[in-house]
Amino acid sequence: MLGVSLIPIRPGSSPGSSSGSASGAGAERSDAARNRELLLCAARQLVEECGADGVTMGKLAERAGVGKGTVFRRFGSRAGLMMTLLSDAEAEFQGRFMFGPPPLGPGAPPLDRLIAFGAERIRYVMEYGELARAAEASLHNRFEAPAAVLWHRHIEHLLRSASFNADPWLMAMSLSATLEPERLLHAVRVQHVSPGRLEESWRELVIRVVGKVED
Amino acid sequence: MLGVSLIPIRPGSSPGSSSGSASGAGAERSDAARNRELLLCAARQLVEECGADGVTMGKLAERAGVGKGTVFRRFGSRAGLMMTLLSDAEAEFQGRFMFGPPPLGPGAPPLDRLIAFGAERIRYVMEYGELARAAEASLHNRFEAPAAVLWHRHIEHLLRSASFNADPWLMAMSLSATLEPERLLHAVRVQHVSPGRLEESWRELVIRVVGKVED
DNA sequence: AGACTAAACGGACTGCGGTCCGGATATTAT
DNA sequence: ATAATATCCGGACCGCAGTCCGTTTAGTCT
Repeated sequence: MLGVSLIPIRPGSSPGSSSGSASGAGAERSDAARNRELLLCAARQLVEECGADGVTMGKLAERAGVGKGTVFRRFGSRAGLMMTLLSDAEAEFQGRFMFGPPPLGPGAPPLDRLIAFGAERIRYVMEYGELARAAEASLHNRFEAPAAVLWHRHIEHLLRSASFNADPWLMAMSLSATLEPERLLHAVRVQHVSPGRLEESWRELVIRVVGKVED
Repeated sequence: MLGVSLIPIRPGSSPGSSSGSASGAGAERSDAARNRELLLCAARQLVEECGADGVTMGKLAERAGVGKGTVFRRFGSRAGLMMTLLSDAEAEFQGRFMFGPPPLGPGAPPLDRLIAFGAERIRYVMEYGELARAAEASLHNRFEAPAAVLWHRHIEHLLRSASFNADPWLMAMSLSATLEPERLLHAVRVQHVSPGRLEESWRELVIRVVGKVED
């Protein structure tokens, strides 16, 4: 289990050889399913050829041999397309920090889990950063995206578990800000900061935030 | 003094009744100056009428009675236009935290200056948030913008002054992230967080970051 | 004044994200 | 098989940011 889309990420992620089309509200039409496959395949090709930033909705439609309208009906927007491309990796990451083994998953002290969460997130961004950035960019409400909300809540929960009592919601917002793909990628690619240094700085940050203050 | 553009923000900010056109590299041509005035005036009108997000380069050109090319030559991009509109407030803010009275300016302990910096920045965003967001949005290198670099360096300097010895550059990046207009505006407008609560959370954050850790 | 040149002008043009709606098609009921 | 219908398809269309280049004009030199 648990690989099956923990949160509703987007329509059209997993091809789903699942035979169960039991959902009452009309199953997917066969041509729609075929086009979804074509589009996802073409999208991955294009990402490999042009990079995430080089993928345009028009090129994707042409490559997949469908109309532009079809692309937008399927993914809603460019950001939606990118999220769909990320959904497998995203679901896997979510599974790991929610149900996986410690120190990332439950069982370890909250501080250790926070440190591990940041480290994993940094590695995630190093691997899928282009897509992640494209998925957030130009999304008017990037903070409302289900995945972002889940991360925020997770951090907030860990803060509370660590007896951080001063506005955990806002502190989780600050910590989330530190882990944004845009910023991390800039640090690494433009400022030539090593991922290891990012992880170390994250560790320093959360230790100081969670640790008791001396009065 | 010190109101005169502490850092090179953009061409075409202050009308400059300054008679000193001593700069060797060719002074501004009269028609260019006239158009700059027209454009800035029209831009402020449009911002008032449509809000910052409702201002398009085409509308601005039409309103000012100039060609679209002229708008882009003057401001470079939409983000450049927004920065120009912000430049006065920005320069004033810079003057305050660099040379103004404590606790924001020099003279106060670094921690107090950090707290004051965040508080002032939050108030700034509450007032000019629309413009600030528009100035950063869609700017591929928002982190390279002169103003952003200056804030970063200022925070980094205060961290060092407060004897924060573990990677002040990256910690300044994290703290800057907390103060981004996009995030702050979302917290206030969507999540209904009060500015005062933002300031308090910022205070909590910097106190914990700068304060000594207990081992 | 008149010629010369560098700068500024303006609007047509491109490429993009996103929308719309008339037409095609898969599915279901008869 | 045929008809009915909900869904899906496609590409023309829109508004926008940003570019390009032929034309105009301000400042200067003689």
